[in-house]
Amino acid sequence: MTSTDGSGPRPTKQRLAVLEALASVDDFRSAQEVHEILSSSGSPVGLATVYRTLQLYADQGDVDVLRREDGEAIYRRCSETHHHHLVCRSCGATVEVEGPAVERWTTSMAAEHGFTAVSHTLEIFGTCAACS
Amino acid sequence: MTSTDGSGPRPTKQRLAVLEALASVDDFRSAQEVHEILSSSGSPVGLATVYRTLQLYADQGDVDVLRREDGEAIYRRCSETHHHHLVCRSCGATVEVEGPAVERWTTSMAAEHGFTAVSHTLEIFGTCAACS
DNA sequence: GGCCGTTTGACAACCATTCTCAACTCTGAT
DNA sequence: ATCAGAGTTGAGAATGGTTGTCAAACGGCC
Repeated sequence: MTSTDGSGPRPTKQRLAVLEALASVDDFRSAQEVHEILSSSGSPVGLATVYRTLQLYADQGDVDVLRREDGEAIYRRCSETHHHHLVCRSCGATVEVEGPAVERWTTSMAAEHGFTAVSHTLEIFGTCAACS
Repeated sequence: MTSTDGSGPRPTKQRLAVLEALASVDDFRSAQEVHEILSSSGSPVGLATVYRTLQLYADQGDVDVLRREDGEAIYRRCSETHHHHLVCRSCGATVEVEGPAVERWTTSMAAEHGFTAVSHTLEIFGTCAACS
């Protein structure tokens, strides 16, 4: 796994390009979309590499992953603290929100039922002020 | 289509079989799993039909749909009141939980940012006591 | 019984994602 | 600089869930 051996993953050209592409938009994008962005911006990166890179950074917590309603995975570069998203159904605008109370609630709820290794997903969808 | 024309979908043998299969387990099951349950219980139903049926009832709100972490859609016959799920990653055991505080939090958070027509998803995944 | 719209099921098509593997690229040591 | 070896890449194939196709089967209804 090469997890904590000091060397860590190499910041290659391709990986930086993927991060940069994600940074250049501030919405959630699918791997396919990131791949297109890269192709049309003159620094094409193989699709498999895009997937690997997104997964890599997602595992490290450097990008957030969530699922569209049709199941496609979408990625976004986010702040490091744990948070959730308020997403506009119409234009895709995203607001990061924090809810310590929610974190506490999920944790205690899980503990109460004997669950361990707990993770949770919480997303809020709606229509933003500009779109309504 | 055929939404409110009085006739509605026909309660065919296959559709009832799908609902029954879902009722016979009280976990979330994927379409593929439902298909297997039906096959091995002596009332085989085509895979495409299982998908269509689950979608049909999901649209009607008779079954809940959510996504596993790998994106696969899973279905369950649920109580009608709004609630969330605590799901075991390993065996699929499910606990329905309610959290009025969470409902209030999401609502106020959305309002604060001018979002309307709000919905939300909240699922907790973990390893249950029996599986850990 | 026969007509007609609905439903079914076997199979192909789709599409996101992962796998394979040979070629390539860093990094560190000689 | 050169070499070796581990890490990384990319093209294409393989995988697997899901949806589309379409002819055959079914269920009411006259």
